Amino acid sequence: MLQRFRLAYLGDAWVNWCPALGTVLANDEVKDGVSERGGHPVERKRMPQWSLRITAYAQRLLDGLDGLDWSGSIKEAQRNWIGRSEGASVKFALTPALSGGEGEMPPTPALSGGEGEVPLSPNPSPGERGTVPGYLTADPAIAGRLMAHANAMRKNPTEAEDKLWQVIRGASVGAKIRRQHIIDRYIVDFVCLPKRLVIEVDGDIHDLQQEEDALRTARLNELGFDVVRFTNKDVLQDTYAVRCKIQKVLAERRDVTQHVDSPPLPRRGAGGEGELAIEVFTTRPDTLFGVSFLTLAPEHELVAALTVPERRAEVEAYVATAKNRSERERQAEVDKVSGVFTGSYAKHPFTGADIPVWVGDYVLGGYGTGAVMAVPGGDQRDWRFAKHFGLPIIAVTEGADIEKEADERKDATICSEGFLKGLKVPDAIRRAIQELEKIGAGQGKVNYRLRDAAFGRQRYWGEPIPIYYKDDIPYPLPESALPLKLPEVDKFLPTESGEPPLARAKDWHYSPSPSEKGPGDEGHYSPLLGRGAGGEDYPLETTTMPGWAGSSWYFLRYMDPHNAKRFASQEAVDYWGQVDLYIGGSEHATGHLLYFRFWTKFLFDLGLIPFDEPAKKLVNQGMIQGVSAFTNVALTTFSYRPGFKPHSEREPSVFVSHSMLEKLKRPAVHHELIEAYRKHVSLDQIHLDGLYVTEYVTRHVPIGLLGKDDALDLNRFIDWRKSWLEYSGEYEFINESNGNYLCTREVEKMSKSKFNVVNPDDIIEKYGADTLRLYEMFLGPLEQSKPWDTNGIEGTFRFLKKFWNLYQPVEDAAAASHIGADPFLSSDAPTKAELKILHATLKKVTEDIGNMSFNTSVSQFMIAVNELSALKCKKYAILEPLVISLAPFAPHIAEEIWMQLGHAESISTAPWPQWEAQYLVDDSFSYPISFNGKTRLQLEFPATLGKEEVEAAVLANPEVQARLEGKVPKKVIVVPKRIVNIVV
RNA sequence: GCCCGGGUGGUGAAAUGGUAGACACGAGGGACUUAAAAUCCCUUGGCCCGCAAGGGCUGUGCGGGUUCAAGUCCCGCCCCGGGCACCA
Repeated sequence: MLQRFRLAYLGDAWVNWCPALGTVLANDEVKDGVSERGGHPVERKRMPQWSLRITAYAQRLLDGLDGLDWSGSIKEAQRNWIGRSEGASVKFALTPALSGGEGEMPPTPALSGGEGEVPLSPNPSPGERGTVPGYLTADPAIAGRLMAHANAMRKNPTEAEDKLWQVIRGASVGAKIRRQHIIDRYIVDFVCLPKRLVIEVDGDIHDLQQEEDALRTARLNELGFDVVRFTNKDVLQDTYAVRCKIQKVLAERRDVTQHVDSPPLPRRGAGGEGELAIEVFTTRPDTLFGVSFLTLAPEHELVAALTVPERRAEVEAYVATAKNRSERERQAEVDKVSGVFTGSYAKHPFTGADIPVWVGDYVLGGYGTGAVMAVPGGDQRDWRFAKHFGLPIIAVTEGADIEKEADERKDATICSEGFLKGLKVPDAIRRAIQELEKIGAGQGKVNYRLRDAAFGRQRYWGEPIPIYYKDDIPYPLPESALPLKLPEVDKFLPTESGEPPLARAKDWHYSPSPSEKGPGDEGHYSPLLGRGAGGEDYPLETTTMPGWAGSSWYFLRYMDPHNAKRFASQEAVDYWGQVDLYIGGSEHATGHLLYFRFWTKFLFDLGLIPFDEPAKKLVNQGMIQGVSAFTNVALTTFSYRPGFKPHSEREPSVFVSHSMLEKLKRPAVHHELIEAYRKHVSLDQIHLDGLYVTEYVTRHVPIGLLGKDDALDLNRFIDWRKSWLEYSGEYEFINESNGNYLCTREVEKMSKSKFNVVNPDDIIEKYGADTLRLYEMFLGPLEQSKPWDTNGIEGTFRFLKKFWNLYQPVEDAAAASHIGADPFLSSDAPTKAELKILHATLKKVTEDIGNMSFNTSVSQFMIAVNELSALKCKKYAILEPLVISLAPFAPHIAEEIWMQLGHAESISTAPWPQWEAQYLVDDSFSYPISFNGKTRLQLEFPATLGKEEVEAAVLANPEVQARLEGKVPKKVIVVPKRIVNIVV
């Protein structure tokens, strides 16, 4: 299904490969260039990977955000991640190398019209240029005419052409395919230029012109192309099989652009232009006349082809270093400019000037086209590169000081020579795109940072991917062979040769029965029954799906979990619809929560669900963090002592207590250190005056090993060190003056790997689950992260006890009239004050639940309980609704009380009590009286008093008069039932 | 560098532009108790005056502004947390 919609494909992807673990790691499993677990080195490696084309949904994922009631930070993170930028793609035609000698700088390109070797009008026609940029394999003589024709054909493909195009477009078959491409004087249906393969889909008409076709094939062969032909029928019947054949043929062919010395395409036409072009993406096509060089990413496919022989060694060395450098190194050296000239030049699409082509690692292979047009006058990175290598810097905007820095203002006026001169940036961008499109050298383009999502994992625990391989070509299992279940394996580990764990399974094969040959046919899969009767037996995919495969749609499955026919019935998805409220951590902002939306959109497109966003509202709960503890192991100058042989001498691990850390780092005689060493190393080996700590290695310690006052329990620590870390070298502790060893503490994410997990079981054991639940709510706003700290838990525990006591007998209340089964509550009519407390609480709690402000609800309950206790209220009419409102906060105790009140049904079925405004009105209001905004006294007035009456009453008050000292107030502001402010 | 959040007592925090610190923890004092636990009462932002009742000043990261009135709104900074980042 996914493949039919071109949503899943087997392509090459850069992965974090960890040779020691034999697995591919996710980005967040790699820390500082080594695996998070075990600290093994990780390298970037290109591997065939199943990928999902989430990029096809980039725009919709972006647009969809506007209609979602999700937290701003998540939306923003997703916008950043998708990274939409608008601009243009521009093609720079390649010219044959104009290389000078080794190390020589390229000549300054002449960029202003008139000075160049070829005087050009600002908008040359293809005829005038003598070539057609971008369609470089065409015979220029008739290129113009053919191009119009090719465009028309592209817009109006035959059914077969269109079907095939949909499954081979882009680089989905392993290399870039173009359609209706002009080669020489022919328009071929499809071509893969780097692999020199032409793909033709012949309609019925071809039967009548076989002679013509033979000529055409011969000419293409002469130019270095091979031709594969399919008929309309082939394609229409089984597009997928055709695609697989193409993929296979391509896989066997050499990529001519990968080798400098492979025969170049035969060049035709005047001007000697090359057949290829460098395509760049730019958000600033308005700066086109400021281009002074192009920069390719080191991994760009044309680097090798463009390198002139004299520079080959230099370029290859540079590319090799750049590739081997880890991400981390590359980021650490952001300030360092590096690059190398290829020796080749490209043609400026408008001026025709020669633009030198460089390689630089400031250009990223994975973004855009992996190549940039460098405008040092308008882009700071280009500027630094140009400065560093002495390349020309052309001012592109008025008022720019290009000696100092690039001018990146987007409200400037263009000043570089050419038709954009004098235009404001936004206008110039539009104009530049228009002109590029006119000459076919580019077009407006939207680029996304979002990459396709790797969908294979070298793990056991994941859904197996229902794909089998026949002659190394992947085919989907027929639906009858589904579901595919995980096989049994002896160990959940990669094989010795580094294959994923599923490769350990015996009979991990697909065996169709004899009548079931070929993809798409019905067949049944029986890995455990052995081969099918046909004796054929195809290996199954061994990678498994990532966690987000399941997490993207389980909410749908939950709607109808036992449905054997579909993920969920139409009725179920129609009934349940979107998730109303999703509460989740912000750490999933750009992973799960994006895939989750993507998956939903795809299912919507298939017409399987009636909504294209999974969750209407999303709130991030804050993370409860842990307070980690670390030991600090000293690395001292001892280790660096001349002649010291590590391991041959027993250097102890010296654990240094927290407050001693700084002291021991100063070069001085540290008796503590010397003592620690003396026991293990003979003294004369230590240079007494030079023993100090050069740095500390920090290691997490289970917080359970900390005792009172955070002192580390040394015996348990040593045991733990032996059993858990399997390490039992010599050790010494340098303690505080009171003999305690103190750890360094730090707030971090709570995580098993950090040994800072607090188990709620202990809390529940001591206080009960309701207390824990209530305390977590009471801690503060839901969205806020904070370290787990049980200091305040007594407060919620006391509250629950008081709440419980409300429903228990008081000694002198035995005579009260009773109601229901509860022996302690009275049926007396509640007082005004009691009703006010109840309804104020119901109001606050009802509103707070809507706002998810649970901490303030808990406060309100505490106030209610305090006040009702003070009133000794035992009235059923008050306490019954109150316990219902507490039920969502403390369900166990509420249920218990509910039963005690004589109810048979659960409290969760009781209707939510409604608050009534009538009980909340006050008869009087105590006005704060302020002078010039400063509150001085309180005066109580009936609530019915109007503005003027309050003002008169306030001014008549003797205390107010005394404060006025006879002065007449300038102004008196009365806000009814709020405040009175007297301006003097 | 860019984009989001934040910054209020010893602590967690509350506050439609309208009495800053509700509620709770902790701390101090007291009651009950042989004692402990539990429970209850009082005090608790800082500084100052007063024997006291009480009163004054000051105070929500810093500096300005708007307003009768600013933790809250506006402008400019500083700091902390998170996200993105040689993204063309």
